Amino acid sequence: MRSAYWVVERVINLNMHSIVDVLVDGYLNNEASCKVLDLLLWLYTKKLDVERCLWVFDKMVKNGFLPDVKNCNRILRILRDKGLVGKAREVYELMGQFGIKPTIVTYNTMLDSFGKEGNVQQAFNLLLEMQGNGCRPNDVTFNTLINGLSKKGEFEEARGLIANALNKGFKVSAYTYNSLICEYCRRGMLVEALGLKEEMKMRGALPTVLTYNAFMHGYCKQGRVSSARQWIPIMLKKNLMLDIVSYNILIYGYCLLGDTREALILLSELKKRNLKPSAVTYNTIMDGFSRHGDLESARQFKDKMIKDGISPDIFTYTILINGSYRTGNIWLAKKFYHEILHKGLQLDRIAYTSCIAGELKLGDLYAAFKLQEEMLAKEFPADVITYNVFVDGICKLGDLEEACELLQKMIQDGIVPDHVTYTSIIHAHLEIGYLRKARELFGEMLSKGLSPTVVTYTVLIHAHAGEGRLELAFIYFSEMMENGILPNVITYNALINGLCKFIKMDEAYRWFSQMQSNGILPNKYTYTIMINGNCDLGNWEEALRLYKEMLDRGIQPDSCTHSALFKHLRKDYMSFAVQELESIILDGREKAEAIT
DNA sequence: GTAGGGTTAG
Repeated sequence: MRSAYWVVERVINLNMHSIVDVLVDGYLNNEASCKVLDLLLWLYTKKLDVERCLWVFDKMVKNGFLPDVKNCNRILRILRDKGLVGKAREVYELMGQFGIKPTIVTYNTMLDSFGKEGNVQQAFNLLLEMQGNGCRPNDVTFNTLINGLSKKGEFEEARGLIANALNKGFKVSAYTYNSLICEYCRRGMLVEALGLKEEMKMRGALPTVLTYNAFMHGYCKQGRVSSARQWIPIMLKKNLMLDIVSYNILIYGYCLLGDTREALILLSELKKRNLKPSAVTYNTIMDGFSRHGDLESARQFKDKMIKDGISPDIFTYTILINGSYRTGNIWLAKKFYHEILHKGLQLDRIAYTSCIAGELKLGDLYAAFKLQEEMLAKEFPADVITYNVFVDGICKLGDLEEACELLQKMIQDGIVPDHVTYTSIIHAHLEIGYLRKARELFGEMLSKGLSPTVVTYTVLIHAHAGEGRLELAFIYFSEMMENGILPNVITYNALINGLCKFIKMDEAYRWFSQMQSNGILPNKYTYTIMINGNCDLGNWEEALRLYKEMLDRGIQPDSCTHSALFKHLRKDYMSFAVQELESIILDGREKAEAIT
């Protein structure tokens, strides 16, 4: 058989794929043909050549040759990994039709496919079918189902299955817990994740690098890289080494905070440890640069990536296109778009949506619709996000009527508007002063069972406070708290803005300190609002005190801050004011220098 | 297991 393997491998390498037809036509005796065909199939699965796998599989079953179930399982695994669940289902059905008896591996692979697709119901149906066929679930079956449930956020059910598995005497492992911990961390539910880690320990399941990466990811997402790093010594103590994913996660954490310098330090550190940066590493850093206004460094990083032997992928280009639109450089965005096509890369759903959002931001509705047609032609029908991009884009272009029509079309297309859709529409109504209508829409949103987020509440608070409807703004604020949604700095700014505008300075100061006792630091917007309010009242001293305070806290003022400070000054005071500011700034710098 | 698309403030 070894020599047969060698021969078939040569045949494939010589591109003599038509050997399949020869074999199927029965030139050899059936048993020999079948063996060789199986060998071919195996080699195609090793090459991850889905097309040819399916082609041989199909030829075989339709000509009375039954492929080895192990090869069928290999095909199912490839289809699962490529997300081709529909094809996997077809193969599975053909297996049944032609009498290839599924093994536990077949079932587990299919269950995993369904779970990855988010179709837990179908997974459970298959579980019943499997048991009906006398195949008993094993620990992998349990872990797979737990994985599927976790992905959907059905945590209670997932935990129930763990209990179930334990009851049945199965051993639980990191595979059982990692998926749940990952999902908890991804959703910011760190307390739950930590609790599960304790349970894991209690049951004797050892955490893996993946477990720790999940935690680091959870902390990084919340902007807490230092907390994330505290896991490193714990890992090392257990003889677990940081892998490239760990580094990518930490790099991502620093990039989120805008600290690309620290991200680059990690990049050189991982290289020193003989880890190879991946496309993810480069893309993450590029996105960090781009989001913090340094598109030029992002572009240079793309060249660096190529020099280091990694080809830019669709992520890379999406990041660069987003950055180009962000800086209003439509020409550059187009250049990257054409580069994608030129390199033979395919735009995916996200790349298209980015382009559409960019065109809308620049006001080119026509270009946006054209891209959507192109998307449709490539069999990416609009999803809820595409619609949201259009709805919000059209709102921002000032055509609320058209946006509402689009909302109707969306529903007709069978896409259910979500909290973002409603927040955009509500925001648009608020912007033009239709507060009542906005409140109605908010009610409609609630009645559809959609959960408002901090953004929804913040736009409502902002508009109501800004129009002097402070009592309503406070109602929204407390409603939000009651629903367990935490206000952020923008929410507080919206409230403080209304209070300042309607000269309730005492209350504004109360909220200003309350936000800080709740652990939310004022930013340059907060200070600008407060400075503006004081300047309007002629409290020049207080405005300057605030200005100094923000500098002391390392918060950079911008032109809005300055125009708020200057707005009531007559021209002849201007030069005095500039002097005064300069002395503050100089004073601040000296302090900073004294520290460093 | 890690990276890219949608909603908020002066």
